[in-house]
This record gives sequence, structure tokens and C-alpha cells, in this order.
Amino acid sequence: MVMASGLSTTSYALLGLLVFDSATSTNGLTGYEIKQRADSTLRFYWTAPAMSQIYTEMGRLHADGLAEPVKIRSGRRNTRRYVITDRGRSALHDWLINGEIEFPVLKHPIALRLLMGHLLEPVQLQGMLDGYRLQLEKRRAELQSVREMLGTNAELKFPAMVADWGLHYYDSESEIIKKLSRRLRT
Amino acid sequence: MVMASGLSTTSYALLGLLVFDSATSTNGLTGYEIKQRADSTLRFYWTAPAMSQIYTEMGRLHADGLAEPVKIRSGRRNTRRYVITDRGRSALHDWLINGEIEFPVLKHPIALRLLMGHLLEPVQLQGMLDGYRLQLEKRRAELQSVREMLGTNAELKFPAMVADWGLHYYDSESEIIKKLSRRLRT
DNA sequence: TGTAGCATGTAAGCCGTTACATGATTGA
DNA sequence: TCAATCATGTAACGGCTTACATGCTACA
Repeated sequence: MVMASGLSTTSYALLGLLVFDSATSTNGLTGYEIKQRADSTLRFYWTAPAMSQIYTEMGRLHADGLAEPVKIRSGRRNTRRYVITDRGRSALHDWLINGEIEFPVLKHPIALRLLMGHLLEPVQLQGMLDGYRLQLEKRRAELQSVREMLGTNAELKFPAMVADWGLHYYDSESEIIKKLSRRLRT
Repeated sequence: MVMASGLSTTSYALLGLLVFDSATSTNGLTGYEIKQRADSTLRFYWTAPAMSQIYTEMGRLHADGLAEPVKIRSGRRNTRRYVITDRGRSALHDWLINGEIEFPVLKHPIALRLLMGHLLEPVQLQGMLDGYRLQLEKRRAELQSVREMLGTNAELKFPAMVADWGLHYYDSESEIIKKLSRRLRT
């Protein structure tokens, strides 16, 4: 998924995290903190990039003038707190308006395995679906707690909508898994 | 997603296509045909690899003794029709039983953009969601026609279940999009 | 006769991960 | 003082895509 601008969707996602941060603070975010935010939000709709990728990506955003490190402390060790720049804001805005919107990509190992269900015993399939349901519940609970943190705050209206979307998705998965489980038993 | 065996999930997915083919024919499949089948089925739950990747992957499966080209015709041009080997079957079976089952990965550009909804005008967001709904309907129709081809044939029970799963997912997406659209207008 | 579909492959390069390497700060 | 957490980075490598290159076959 390469953008015309030369930035990947993940770059824009990280730029998005910087935008949110800038609404409440001017201190910027460290790579480490960006990773934490990605883990608690982006993970559900996109991916949570590895630490190493975040540092690489921040380097690139900086090189392109879209993000800037403030409060650099260089002793023996460097620490950089990044903020989005005006150019970063307009690049993000431009991407939102003019960027091509791809259809979602779903990589679903459980569905893929079920496709080959005839190679397994029913009890094994049943176990696989049960295991998935457990994981789904766990994920749902994690997202639910994110949702609760977002509350009804108008500022966080959109993140809340997206969280609700995610919860709806997990519920829908649980529902169909229940049905498929039953169908498997007949 | 690297497997202990050194094969990627995509390798196993392609091996799965060969298994299905072997149930109805002994002629094997060309890379080209594998691509077509991936496009019409795997695409919905996994990915449809590029042609070039399929050829690379077939070369690897052959090197590992998991698939074999039969009916090689080498004039000026090579054509190979691949079949799964016994070792391929047992490798696939082993993966199904012992392979680690990862949680699905969803890369959802529309959700990602909605997250940053405060950077856009409501009318633009509305347009984005409408566009997504159109794409969803198209996708759904494509999957529906796959579903219809599968019919009620007992041999195709599992592919049918997975297709129904996919249809359920698309319906769930349409539903939540409708709700979010309404919520956006308030 | 020409073009669409069948068929195969290589090369370059991006995205992203894991493994590795290092060091600072905080609190039990 | 030790461990956990904060913090940053490089190297190697796999998966996958796009671009490029080539040729056969059926049929309109």
C-alpha cells in the first residue's frame, strides 16, 4: 500500500497519533509512548508496529518535515519527543481527502483453517472455534476498557465511534462462531 | 507470521488449494490456475498473492517435496501442473493440528480514517462511509456468487460455511456503517 | 492477423518483524 | 542493589508487490 506521497498508511496512522497528542499537550511523544498508544488503539483497526519500525518511521517523518523532535536530551543517550508540524498536519489532511481508500484487508487464520475442515476431526474443529471464542472475548474486553476510557467526551467522539465499530465486529464474530459451531455438530 | 516449519501461512493456504483440486482431478494446477482460485476464494479470508509470489511459492513447495509438477511440458516454454504430495498432505495436516493459531489481523483504512474524523467535514466523512457501503455491496455480491456455486454439496460443506461466515461479516459491516452514518448526522 | 487470455519467470524494492545491543531511571 | 520500565537504535531477513520480460494458443 504505497501512497503517491511516498508515505505508507502506517506513517499516516502514526501522524494521526501525534495529532491527537497535540490537542492536549505540546510536549510531544517519545517513540516509546507512541508504541504504547498504537498498542492500545491502532492495534484494533490497523496494526501496532514494532518499536524498531516506529523509530524508523519517526526518522522518516522528521526527514520529510512532517514531525519534529522537541526537547531533545542528549547525554550519553538520546531522547526525542516528537510533535507534528504544520506540514505534517496538511500532509495528513491531504491524505484524508485525496488519498485512495483501500478496501479492508482481513487475514483470518481461523476461517482459512475451517476451509480445510474436511482434513480434521469435528472435535478438533470444535476446539479451534472454542479457542477463537475465548480469544475474541479477551479482545473484546480489552477494547471495551478502551471504550470506557473514551467516555462521552465530545473531543473523543470519533475514537469512540471507531471503538464501538470494533465492539460490534467482535460481537458479530462471536455470534457467527456460535452458529457455525452448532452447524458443525449436525 | 513464520511457522516453525519454515513455511508461511500463505504456503499452507496454497497447499490447501492443491488438496481441494486433488479431490476432483489428478491433472494438477498451473500457477495461473492457482491464482484464479486464490482470487475467487482465499481473497475473502486471507490474501490473493501476486502471480509472481505463487510461482516463487510453488518452487519452494517443490524444493521441500510438498508439491510436485506433473505433466511438465518444455518446449520453448515451460508449463507445470502441480499436485500435492503425500509429504505435502501430512505437512498440511500437521500445521492444521499443531500450528499456532494467530488472532485475525484486520487492516481497516476506513476505520483508521474515521478515527481522525475531527480533521474532516461531516459531509466528507459521510461520503467516505457511503463509498465503503458501495464497495461492501459489491464484495458481498461477489462472495454470494461464490456461495451459490458451492451449493449444498457435502464435499463443499466447509468452503460453504466459510463463505457464509464472510457474508455474515459483510452484513455486519453494512449494519454498523448504517448506524455510524446516522450517528454522524446528529 | 491480431488480440485476449493462458502461462512463466526475474529484479528491485518496501514494509515490517525478530534479534541484537545499549543505557537511564525509578521504586521495592 | 536489583529488577522493571523507560528509551533508542542497527542488522538481517522474510513476505509481498510492482515492474519488467517473454512466449503460446484460441478465436474472432
